[in-house]
Amino acid sequence: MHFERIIKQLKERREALQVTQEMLADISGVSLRALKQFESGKGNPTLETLTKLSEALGLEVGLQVKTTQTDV
Amino acid sequence: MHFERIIKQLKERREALQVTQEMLADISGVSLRALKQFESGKGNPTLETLTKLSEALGLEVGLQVKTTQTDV
DNA sequence: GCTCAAAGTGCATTATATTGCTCTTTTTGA
DNA sequence: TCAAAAAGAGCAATATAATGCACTTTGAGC
Repeated sequence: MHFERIIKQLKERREALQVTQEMLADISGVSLRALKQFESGKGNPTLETLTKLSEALGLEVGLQVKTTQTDV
Repeated sequence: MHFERIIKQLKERREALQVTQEMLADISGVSLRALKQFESGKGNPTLETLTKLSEALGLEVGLQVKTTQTDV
C-alpha cells in the first residue's frame, strides 16, 4: 500500500519548518529509524507513530470525505 | 495515546452508512477482530489498516494543520 | 576532488498489531 | 421479556513495526 500523499504532506511540512529527520525524531519521540523508513516510503507506521510525528510538526491526523474527483 | 477523534469520525461514518462492523471488515479486508479493537479504543492500527477501513467508507487519511484553538 | 551534514539501508532484537477462534455483553425490536 | 443481531473481550499464533547500531549514499559548499 502506498502512502505517498501523507508522506509528502509530512515531509514538506518538516522541510518548510527547516527541521531535519534527526530533530523531528528527537522532538516527536519516534526513533530516527522509524522516521527514515516512513519518509523513504518503506514503512507502515502505527497510528501512534504517525500521530507523534504529525503533532511535532503542528499537524493532526484526520479523515476526510474522499472526493476522488476533479471537483475543484 | 488517544485516538478518539479519528475513532469517532470512522464510527460515525460507518453508522451513517448503516454498515455493521462485520460488513466493514468484509469490504475493507481488515479482520473483524482488528476493527473491533480499534473502534472500542483498544487498538493502535497501522496506517495500512486505518487506510483500508477509511477507504471502504469513502474517507481518506490525511494531515491537517492543527489549529488547536477556538478559532471558528 | 574532498568534506560534512542529511538521508537511506542491513541486520538482529523486542514489542506489538493482526488474525481466527470462542465466548460474553449490549442493543434492538417484536 | 425474549430472541436475534451487533459489538466487545480473552487467548494463542503469526506477522511485522519499532528500535539501536553500524555502514552507505546523496547533496551542497568549498
